[in-house]
Amino acid sequence: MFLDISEVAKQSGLPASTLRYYEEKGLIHSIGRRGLRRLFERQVLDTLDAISLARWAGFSLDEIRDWISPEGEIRIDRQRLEARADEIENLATRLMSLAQMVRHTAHCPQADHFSCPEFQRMLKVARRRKPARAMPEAPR
Amino acid sequence: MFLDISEVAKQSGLPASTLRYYEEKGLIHSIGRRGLRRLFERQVLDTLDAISLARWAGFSLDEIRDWISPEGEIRIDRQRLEARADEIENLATRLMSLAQMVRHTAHCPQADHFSCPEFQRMLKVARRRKPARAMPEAPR
DNA sequence: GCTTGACCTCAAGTCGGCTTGAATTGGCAG
DNA sequence: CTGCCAATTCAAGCCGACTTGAGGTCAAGC
Repeated sequence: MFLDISEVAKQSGLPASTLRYYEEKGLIHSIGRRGLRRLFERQVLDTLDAISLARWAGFSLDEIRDWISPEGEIRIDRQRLEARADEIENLATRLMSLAQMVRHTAHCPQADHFSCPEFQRMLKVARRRKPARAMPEAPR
Repeated sequence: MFLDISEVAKQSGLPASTLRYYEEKGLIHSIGRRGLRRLFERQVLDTLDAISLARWAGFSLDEIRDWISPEGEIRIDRQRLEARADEIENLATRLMSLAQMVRHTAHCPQADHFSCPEFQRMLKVARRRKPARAMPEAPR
């Protein structure tokens, strides 16, 4: 009926330490204990999936917590979602041109990058742009 | 002729503490001192711009350092650049679809996200995707 | 009833990229 | 010569999301 932490770990793919951490942060809730051991409702797997999704979309654990009721229901603020969709799209667009620029730099025949006008334009753009937010799995 | 640190800070837009940190890490080099004060060649401003650009593109300071000769010249590994361009493009593509999905979730008429088949698909995708790498300025 | 070993707690550590703070130095104006 | 003030050094702190390690507990199997 209920799942213990190792079962949840196995099925969710998250290490037990992360599950404990999430519980401590108030993102998930165990329904009780068998001895020392936490017991979780099966529903927690859905919650965990939703958390992974939201993390993927770049939301912080603190933000996500606000969407989860004590009963484990998720009620996401739709306005925030839409705003975030805009942000992501925006970022994606800028990344596309960044990729173009990086690719150009890789192929540019000039021996010195600084003598390439394209590179100069990039420098201007990069000025005052700060890398900032954790973003999804960039393959390295 | 030479610039002291406050001048470099002003012209580059980076705080002096960052410049000292960059020097400590071997990304930039001061050409000498006037008393205690570091003196930089004007060229360092170019180097700093290039660093900002590379940071924007998601490279770490350690990676960037390897591209900078002790003389402050930048010789970027073109293969790595190209590889990185692929990665960025890849990420951008995935972010685009993520934005779509997030937007759908925002508008989805189902009261409960979990009963939306689209949302279910998303959950599957998000599984085992980890947010990982610091990425450029997502506007918050 | 005893051992086993998975789970527990709590504190501390990790990583990257900086920032902050206390105590010190030293060129320059008066 | 004195005092000012900005720049210096060095160690420590910060952020988020976890992980790690030491030492403790207890249900279950023999």
